[in-house]
Amino acid sequence: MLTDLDAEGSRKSSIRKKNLVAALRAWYRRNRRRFPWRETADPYRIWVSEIMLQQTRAAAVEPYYERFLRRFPDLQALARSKEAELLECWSGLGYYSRARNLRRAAQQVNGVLPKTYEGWKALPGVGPYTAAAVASIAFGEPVAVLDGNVARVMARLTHERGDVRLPRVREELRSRAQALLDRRNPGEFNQALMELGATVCLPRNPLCLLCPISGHCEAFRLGVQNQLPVKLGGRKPVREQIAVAVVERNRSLLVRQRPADASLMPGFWELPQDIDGIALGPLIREFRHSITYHEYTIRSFRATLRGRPPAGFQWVPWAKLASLPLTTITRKALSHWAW
DNA sequence: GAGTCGTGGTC
DNA sequence: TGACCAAGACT
Repeated sequence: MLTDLDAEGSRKSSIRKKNLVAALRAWYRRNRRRFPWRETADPYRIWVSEIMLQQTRAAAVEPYYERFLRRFPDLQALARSKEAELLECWSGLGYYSRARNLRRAAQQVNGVLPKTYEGWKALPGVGPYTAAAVASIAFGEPVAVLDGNVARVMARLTHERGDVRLPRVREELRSRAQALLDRRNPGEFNQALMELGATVCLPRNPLCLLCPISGHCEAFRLGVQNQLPVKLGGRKPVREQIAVAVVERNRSLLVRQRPADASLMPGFWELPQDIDGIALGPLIREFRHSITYHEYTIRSFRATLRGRPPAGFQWVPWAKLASLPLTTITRKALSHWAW
């Protein structure tokens, strides 16, 4: 008796899953946005796109992706690259350890990219999300991804009230996505769920009337879609003041390269900040720049140098600056400079 | 587990 | 406008 009930419940649940998957797939095929990384089956290109897309919007990635692939069209080109050349290409995209890990991985694989989740997961810069994304999209491995989009969709779909920042809750959501996964089209299923999160199941004011699976959504049924997902704990921003010096001599500017072991933007070039021996002149302008939870107010000054450049600093001609990886603060400071 | 890493879009 | 947050990973 109990067995019959279980079997009956299981059968209905299976039908519901098929309906959901079919509706999601049909919606995705009709409504997906066109991106260059969706027009290729090349694992190298898919890998590069997934690294760039980490914590970065697709619209921001697109121009970088095209430029990156022109400069490093295949695994060999990337493995041969100079780190400075790579950083210059990545400059402005953020999270620069991604670029260094990408290059390290390219050198480490010895010409052959992995084909499985476990293989990908072993590479530097490739965590659970990226390993699942590449393995499913490029190789058809039936493994569900869990990114911010999928976490939000699954939390609403299953009315999950736990804090989605907690690893335990995230693993539960990933497990539910895995149970739902279309094993015949895992890559497409994963992308469909992410696309739904990115364009319909929005963080605030989700467009439930346009959602192909709202009929399966517990949060929608209960009318609590705006209360989910639960995210606790936020940092309060820290405000800081920075003065940068624009020291010009013979059509060159005084800059330094940040140390290779700096935790923040190693290898990037920047203007001097509060250095002995540099006399600040008139204020050029003031602007703001945020790095994670730091909110900087930056004042740029015309300045003059007494004697030789301080340790680490050198004169670089304007014409050469453009081909160096500059910190964004430096780019912003110089963007209003008379070149 | 908590902190850290960039930048730009969105409301 | 300020808070949120995006196809996360690493320490």
